[in-house]
Amino acid sequence: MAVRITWQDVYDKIHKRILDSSYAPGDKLPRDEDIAQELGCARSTVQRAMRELSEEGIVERRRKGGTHVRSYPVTRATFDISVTRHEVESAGKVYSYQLINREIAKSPRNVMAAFGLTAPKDMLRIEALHLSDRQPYIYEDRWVCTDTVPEIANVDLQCESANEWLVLNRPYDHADLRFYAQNADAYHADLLDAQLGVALFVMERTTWIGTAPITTVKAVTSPGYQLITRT
Amino acid sequence: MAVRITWQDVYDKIHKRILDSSYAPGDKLPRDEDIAQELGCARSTVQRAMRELSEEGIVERRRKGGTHVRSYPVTRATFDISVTRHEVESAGKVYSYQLINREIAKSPRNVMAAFGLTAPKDMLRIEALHLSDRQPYIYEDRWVCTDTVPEIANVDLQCESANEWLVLNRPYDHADLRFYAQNADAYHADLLDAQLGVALFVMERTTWIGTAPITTVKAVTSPGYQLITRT
DNA sequence: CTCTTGAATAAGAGCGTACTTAATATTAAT
DNA sequence: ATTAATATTAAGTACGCTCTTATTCAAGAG
Repeated sequence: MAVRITWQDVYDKIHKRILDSSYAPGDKLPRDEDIAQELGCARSTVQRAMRELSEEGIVERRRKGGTHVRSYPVTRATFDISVTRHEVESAGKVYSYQLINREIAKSPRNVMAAFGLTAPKDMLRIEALHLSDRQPYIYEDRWVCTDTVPEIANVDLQCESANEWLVLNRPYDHADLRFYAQNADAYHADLLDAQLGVALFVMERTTWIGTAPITTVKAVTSPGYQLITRT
Repeated sequence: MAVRITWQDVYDKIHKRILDSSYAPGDKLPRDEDIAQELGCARSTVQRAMRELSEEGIVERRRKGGTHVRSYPVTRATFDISVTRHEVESAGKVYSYQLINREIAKSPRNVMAAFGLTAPKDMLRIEALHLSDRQPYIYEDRWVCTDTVPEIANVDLQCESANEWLVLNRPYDHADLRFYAQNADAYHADLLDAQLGVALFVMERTTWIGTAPITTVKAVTSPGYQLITRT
């Protein structure tokens, strides 16, 4: 019996037609059913392939409207941010960690903004340094909402980083991420063993569970850090 | 008749159990079939939900191994990089564009590295400035592989940016993206109307079709630029 | 000549069944 | 005891059918 057509086969065929411009940006593709008939498979198989193409931002699908090649293609990239320790270790380096500071303090304006608060609040602030092969790697300045995560008060953050504890113990609903560049001030330069004024890559992440804020962290990377994504 | 259970219902139920730690990181979930029975739907409905959870990096699935909550959860974020003009316009600003330079030149070392070439090659280099409300927004330094894209020689890049022309006319297979920070040198400072030495956020993107390189572009953003992603 | 209403359309989703595949566990053979 | 063959398991995929839903288009009402 002839080998069955898989949804990947359908994906490849349609993708190829888009790549060789048989279907150009903006063009309308045949209905799923017609493609199914042409390729000799079920409609659901075509749908599976089409969903993939759609999720990758290659085509756009609308009910009744049909399927179109995106008129302005996008590069859709996905990246994972996990525990810093893993990032270091999977690069084959030795990870270590230093707790710099831990205090209860009123949230400053930038933290309020990240959480969308209107009034300052007492929160737990944790400053820590992640090292890769004994070299400074990432300095993290974290604020944890103790209303939402009271248990963190009892955690020994000398041995377990807040990063790791939160990831394991506080699942979140949604997150806000932002990336930008910042000049090293005296404080960062000292901690990261970098020159004053050097450009540093910064990642900010704020997480919530429902509407309750969990934590916001500003991760300042050491000079030369690159965030890399392959598609 | 009772409303049918949708795959989103299943998704929500399982997701909620993960969020409230009924299933903690590392835990094994029941088989799809058992979940289907419990919730009163077909296995395929559970599978649809599970695939979503899996694609979002919340659970991991292995044949025979079953489904587990990721032992180290990740923040999986997706972002689209499209035509700079759209980015500006969808922020409600006026877009404009200036061609700074266009030349045929031997590819320098960093471009060779991006493409994985061992010997320099003649390529088309295009320098251009994207403006938002008449203010410098992104400076792009682009190298186009004329072996792969000979037609670009005949394009009038004064009116149409290479960015846009390539996106519309040269579909690509896969791309390499990297983000980092860089201090403004005299050249960038001048073009972007920025202070010398200020930290600039840089995005590099290299695209291929099959194994044939298409283009590599270094987009240097003006001070204060942030890449934002919501999950 | 708009605006509303209703039919038509194409994608989205659900179900049940059957078969495939990768990974693990068990058993047999060395 | 170690390895190789085999069975078992749970996810992955395919199919055909039915029904739902968002959109569009066209006809009819104001």
